Amino acid sequence: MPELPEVETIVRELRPQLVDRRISAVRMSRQRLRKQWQKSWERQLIHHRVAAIRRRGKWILLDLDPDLHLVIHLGMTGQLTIRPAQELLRTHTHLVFSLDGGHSELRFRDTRRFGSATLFASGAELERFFEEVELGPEPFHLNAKYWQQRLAATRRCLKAVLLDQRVVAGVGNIYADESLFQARLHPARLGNEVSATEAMRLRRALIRVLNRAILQRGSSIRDYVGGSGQRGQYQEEFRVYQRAGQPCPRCRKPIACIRLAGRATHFCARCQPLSDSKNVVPCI
DNA sequence: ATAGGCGCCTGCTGGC
DNA sequence: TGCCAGCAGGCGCCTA
Repeated sequence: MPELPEVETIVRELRPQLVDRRISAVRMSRQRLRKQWQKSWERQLIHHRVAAIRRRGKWILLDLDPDLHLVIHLGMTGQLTIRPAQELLRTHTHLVFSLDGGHSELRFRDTRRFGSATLFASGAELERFFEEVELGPEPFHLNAKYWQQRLAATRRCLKAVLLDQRVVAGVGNIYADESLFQARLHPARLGNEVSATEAMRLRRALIRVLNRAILQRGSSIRDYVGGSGQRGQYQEEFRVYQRAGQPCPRCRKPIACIRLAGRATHFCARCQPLSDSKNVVPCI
């Protein structure tokens, strides 16, 4: 499931292969993605040069000359890779962008089709889109005051706040759990009941975990591969995620798994204490 | 404001 | 071995 570190890895790996190249053809599958791909976008893209590829939260942005913006979200199972044109198309490949010589292709593959690809005809349209979805700041640019205020202003639990893309962009289930463990904060703690010190601890942990995961080129649980089709390594460093019942790496108490904010949530009940007892539904 | 539920979607897993 | 329910979860939408 691509979250910020996976998307960042893909963007970094695609950049040298994609920038300065022109799209010479576009093909699509019959199956629709989360947002319907418009046939007219294909004509708009052809002959245009990729000026830059960047990431915003979990979104991948391809900026094309003069002012076209292809915005891709990988959902749960999306893959974006450059492959030689002669390589057989794998099942669930939904979009294929031929690159200038026609020898290679940018391919968007998504088994479960929770992903999307959209074209914006100007930078203004692109900006409007991010305003509409109210995408929050990048974790690395989380202003201390902003972060404290967002936490203080909500009675939602920390897990739910971390997953909210409007508060902070790019965090998904894996890195929410890993950051809360690193910060020694129980995922069910309420935003407005967290001290300023604890809020800063969480911010620091989040940044540390994300940076480490980027260094390891993301986590490959099943589908995820980087822009060159290579798997990530961070799953080897999971402290709590998907480790229910296994000993806590810090205190040896078995890792717990509960359902929170509609998600499986992993933590150590000893290292991440919850002062007041709460009704939490065990899972597994 | 916030929680919870559903639907989208496929592949894998566990129980029988 | 086969079948099927249940689960995984990002996101948008709806209702309470």
